[in-house]
Amino acid sequence: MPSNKTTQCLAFEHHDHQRCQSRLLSAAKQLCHSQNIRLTERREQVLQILLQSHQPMGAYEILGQLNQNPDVSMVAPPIVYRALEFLLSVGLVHRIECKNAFIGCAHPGHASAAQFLICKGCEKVAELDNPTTSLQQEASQVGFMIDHSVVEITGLCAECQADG
Amino acid sequence: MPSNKTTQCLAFEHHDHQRCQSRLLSAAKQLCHSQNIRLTERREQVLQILLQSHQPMGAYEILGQLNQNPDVSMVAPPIVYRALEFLLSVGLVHRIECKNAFIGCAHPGHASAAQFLICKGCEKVAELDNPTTSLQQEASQVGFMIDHSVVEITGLCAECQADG
DNA sequence: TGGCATAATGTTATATTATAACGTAACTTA
DNA sequence: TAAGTTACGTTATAATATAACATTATGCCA
Ligand SMILES: [Zn+2]
Ligand SMILES: [Zn+2]
Ligand SMILES: [Zn+2]
Ligand SMILES: [Zn+2]
Repeated sequence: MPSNKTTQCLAFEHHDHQRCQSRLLSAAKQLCHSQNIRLTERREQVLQILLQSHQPMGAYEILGQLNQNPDVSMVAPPIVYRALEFLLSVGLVHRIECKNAFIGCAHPGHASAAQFLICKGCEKVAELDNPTTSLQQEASQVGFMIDHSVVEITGLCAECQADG
Repeated sequence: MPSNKTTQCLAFEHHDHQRCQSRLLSAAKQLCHSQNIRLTERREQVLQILLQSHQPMGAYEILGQLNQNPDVSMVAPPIVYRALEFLLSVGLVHRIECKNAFIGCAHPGHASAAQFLICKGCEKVAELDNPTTSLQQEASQVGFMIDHSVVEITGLCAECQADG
């Protein structure tokens, strides 16, 4: 199934992930530079770890990867959580609430509320960036002022359905 | 703003919550009876605690309330988590992922995927039970088979906006 | 350039949320 | 009542997250 503007479900499709990864890293650098905010080495390390795959990672999993390098001294949880806090605030990373995990943003710079499809089979997560208009309508109908929205759909991607 | 079939935002409106509470408890009892599943004393205790308000509660907060009664011996976390597991499985309680908290279902028996409006001001949560058709369409367009959906909208309810 | 303010990182300890593992009691049904 | 099953109780520990404070790096201005 080819990717298109409507669906943007690249995560579940076979693709050149090296390219995917480096494109997102470049975009991140550019975004930070243009906004004059600092993508420090630590922050970039954490982002790179998250961009390795389309599977979300827990904070301690990221911590583990940081500490895999025996040359440098071990770091503690706050290091990771602070880098994540920054990346979340800039919109380079999203939190997957139903998994207490984090994933690199697939559409950096797109301000619209993200929605996620989470496959229980391959554990990959696809990020959609459609405006959630029907929800916004619903909310405004009752006078509710939206600040942030979490939309996480769990199920099976096409490939995992085929695999049984 | 009056409640209506479209919006069902009772939680943010002034209402007779005593009535609200007892109605939901009755519904729960009836639902369990009709499905021949056991709403034991513990499970009912936990449900009643959750039905006290429209604010979600953490598991340890529930635990605290259970242990407030000095007549009976203290209980430990698994007691609460197991009661919650049951209530979640039956659909009498929902989990608010973005708060790691739990809330009594406002529409017991309605099978459709719930959506929540979460006010940052009063911390109340309103449950909508509209079918999330646009999301389902989106998902099916990319061949994704939905199992469970989490829709949690954070913001300010009408009253909290008015309060400044 | 040196000194100051701020931002980022590092470190230690601890809070909060959740589950594993195993034993006991209660209910069900034959 | 015996056997099987479900629910409850208890202890210990895992997994996730943050508070508090010390240190280092960066940016800015005199
Ligand atoms: Zn990729
Ligand atoms: Zn899959
Ligand atoms: Zn009520
Ligand atoms: Zn409110």
